[in-house]
Amino acid sequence: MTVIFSKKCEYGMQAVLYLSAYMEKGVIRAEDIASSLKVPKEFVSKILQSLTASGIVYSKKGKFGGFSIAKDPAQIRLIDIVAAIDGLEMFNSCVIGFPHCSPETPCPVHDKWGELRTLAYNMLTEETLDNFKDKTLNKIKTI
Amino acid sequence: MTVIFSKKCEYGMQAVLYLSAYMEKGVIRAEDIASSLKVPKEFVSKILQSLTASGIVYSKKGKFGGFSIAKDPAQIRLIDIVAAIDGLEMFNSCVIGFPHCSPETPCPVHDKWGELRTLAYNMLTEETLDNFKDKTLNKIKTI
DNA sequence: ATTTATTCGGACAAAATAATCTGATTATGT
DNA sequence: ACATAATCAGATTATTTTGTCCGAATAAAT
Repeated sequence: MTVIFSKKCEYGMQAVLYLSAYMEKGVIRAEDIASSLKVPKEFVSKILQSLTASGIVYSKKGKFGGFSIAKDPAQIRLIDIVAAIDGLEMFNSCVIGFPHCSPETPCPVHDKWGELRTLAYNMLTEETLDNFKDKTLNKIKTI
Repeated sequence: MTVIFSKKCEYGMQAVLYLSAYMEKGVIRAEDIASSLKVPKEFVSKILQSLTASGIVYSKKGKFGGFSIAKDPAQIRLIDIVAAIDGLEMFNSCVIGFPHCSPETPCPVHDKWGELRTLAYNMLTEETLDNFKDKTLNKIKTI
């Protein structure tokens, strides 16, 4: 069962939180990120490649290459990572799968779910990566 | 992208809402449910079979058989359907996939997400099928 | 230049989820 | 008894998601 984000998106978030927590280290190898987070190396590497294309992550090729955060963590919102990987469709489509669910033709749970979805969207939009450095460092120790 | 529930669970919810809205019709054929909801017949039939095993749905076999709600819609909460199909794990596991995420070893977004998850859980627990009859009937017309 | 160590890109494989098919069983009406 | 029409159960297929592999390009150090 997916909680809400795809695995790609989960790993992507983890990796980006990791990179922003270790910004001062410069570029970090995919292998190190993967082993710290205990996620599949090739997979997280692929995800970081796509985040590089999105401009969220910077990559340096060749020996002593690796990945780092591409801009100030205070400028990167959680929603940006979701948008880059899973897209924002989940904030528009019906939670129980009814077609063309809208204020005009709402599904039975449209209003109740709509409130929660808005809260989730707002949270992801308000929170930027710099808010999580300490918490990320603490969590990584326990993995 | 899954919004939050699996397709199975989405179709299951739709079908159960449908059955509770048309309670007075007695048993309804899988084929009629599927064509009204525009979902795959065999698939929704399978889902209704499993909900029958869970005691949420009643089934009558043979000619003039079909499915109906097994008990008073006021006694069936949305969370019961989620629990029967997808399970409740999503309300316990980390939203960004970190292992053993708990109050002692929280992931970076543990608190923020936890609040939202509790709101969602409470909503699904408070709402029972009888609350949705009119809304379901209206929505079905538009499909 | 050559060696080494990395990202990158594409193809491939495995697993999970979604959907279909087929046949057996059950119940109803004639 | 028989024909009909439905659920039910299991096997199978299709699609999507997740994960792996390999070779090319890149960059640093010797």
